[in-house]
Amino acid sequence: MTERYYLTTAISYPNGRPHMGHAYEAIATDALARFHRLDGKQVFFLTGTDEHGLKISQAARDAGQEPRDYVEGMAAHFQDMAARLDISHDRFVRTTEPGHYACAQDLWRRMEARGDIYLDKYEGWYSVRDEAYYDEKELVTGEDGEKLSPEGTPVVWTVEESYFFRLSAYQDRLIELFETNPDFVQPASRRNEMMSFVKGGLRDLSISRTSFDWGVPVPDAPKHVMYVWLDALSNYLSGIGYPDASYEDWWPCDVHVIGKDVVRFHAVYWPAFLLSAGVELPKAVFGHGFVLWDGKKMSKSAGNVVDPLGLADKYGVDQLRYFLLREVPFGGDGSYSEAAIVTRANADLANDLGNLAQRCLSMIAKNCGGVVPEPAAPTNADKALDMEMSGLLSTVQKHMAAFQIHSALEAVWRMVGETNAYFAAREPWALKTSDPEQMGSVLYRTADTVRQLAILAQPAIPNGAAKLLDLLAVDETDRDFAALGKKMQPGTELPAPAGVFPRLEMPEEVTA
RNA sequence: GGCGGAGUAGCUCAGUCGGUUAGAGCAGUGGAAUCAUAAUCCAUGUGUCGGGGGUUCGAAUCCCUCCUCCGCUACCA
Repeated sequence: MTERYYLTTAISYPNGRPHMGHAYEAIATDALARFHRLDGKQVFFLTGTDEHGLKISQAARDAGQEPRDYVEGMAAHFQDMAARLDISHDRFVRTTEPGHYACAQDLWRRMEARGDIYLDKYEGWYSVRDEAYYDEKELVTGEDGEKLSPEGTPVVWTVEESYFFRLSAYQDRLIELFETNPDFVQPASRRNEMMSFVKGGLRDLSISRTSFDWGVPVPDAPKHVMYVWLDALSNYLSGIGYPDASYEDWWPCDVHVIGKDVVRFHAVYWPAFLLSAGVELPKAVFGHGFVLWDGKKMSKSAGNVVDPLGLADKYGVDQLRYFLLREVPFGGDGSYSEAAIVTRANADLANDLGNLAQRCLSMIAKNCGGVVPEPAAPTNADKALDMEMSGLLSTVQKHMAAFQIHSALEAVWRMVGETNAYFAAREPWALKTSDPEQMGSVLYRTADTVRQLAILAQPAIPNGAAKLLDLLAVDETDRDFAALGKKMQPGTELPAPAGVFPRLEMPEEVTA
């Protein structure tokens, strides 16, 4: 049976348009999903939107809409983003789906049956105007010494009935989880943080609200809606059919790819919920970093909010994807700018890979009648090229298994460089007159190496890689990793060569 | 405050269970080549490896200390 691989992004909170953070997470997870498909696994890639909660109902109210109508429009923006960035998800789950309600409520009942849910009082500083609780240390003092919310609105000490989850009972099991399965939370720095957080002691968690009603109703307690995280996290199960037993086709999840800001919810609360509900735990949680615009956080006030789709339109989807995946070490923070995207895309895509394909293919077109030439007996240089190329897959697999997407791409592009060096050293343009047979052989070997490089580059640059494979007349069914060793057939007719990665213009210097 | 991480070439970073002349990419400089998207190839770095002290035959790599930056420190997602 084919090995299965289930991976997810976090679901997006659609109280605004998609931003670069959403795009980055989707692209990175997509690269992983595509990699595993090409590597022969059956993959299920889930993404979606988290459509409940106070902020959504507020945003809807501001927009003069009902929450349900509001999220309808907002979810469409996220689906559109996924489509335009070539995200290959298998399903887009929305927490407002009836099936999701059934899932979250089933989990709740199981946790309740375990004896982990009890009714108590939630106390805190509540702002009626904001419809939100604030922590003591978040409060500011007004002119008359009264306590105010960070928004400057009055707060009152409020006691609200709430259901609680016995998170405290799971402290030991979580520590054991982190110890016996050190890869559960990645990167390691995040695991250490979670370990120290859990070791610091866990308090029970309030998991229902009565202060707003835009959420999943608590079973048999109509005044209560579920705490947003219990609702949101259960998408990973509802997205694959839970509570229907078919969910076991994919569960347990291989990895939840998430932002570093939500690691705690995924690495502590989620496993605790699942342990309580008696559902298997996911295998890993990976917290990626943030991408910063020119090293700064984006904010509307600073006027530096960048629309990822605008960048994709301007520079190309592959270019944007490649830049983010190659330039940002996965798991760490990174920064981006238009100049950096252009520099990276030109150097690696246009100059190195694109031009390599072009110089080789145009020689074949002009000197070999547009037909794949015949390889001669390998020279030492040919053998060296083959040797390096044949070792590349395992290097890429090793990096991808460790979520080192940037390292995998670095390795592929090192080979692109080797191939350019090979081409230059063998000088097929000189062989044209001195030894036409050898010229054909060099062109054949270069073309076949480009074929393999394009196959390996597909997770990052699906469009450009596909175009390269088209130019090499590679059959649609011969584009996965299993086909890497399937050499090109001499005599195959090739289409007319065409540039795949255009050279990008450096943007005009904009003085801020 | 507590715990943890980081500070290496102009830029982005790799490298530390101590050991030959500290590396890569980009940028710069020189050369070659001219098949190709003015792309490619080759050569080229007098870097206080954050400051100071210590251990050692020997430290970017270990210990102490100081400076700077960052992350986590629970119920907004």
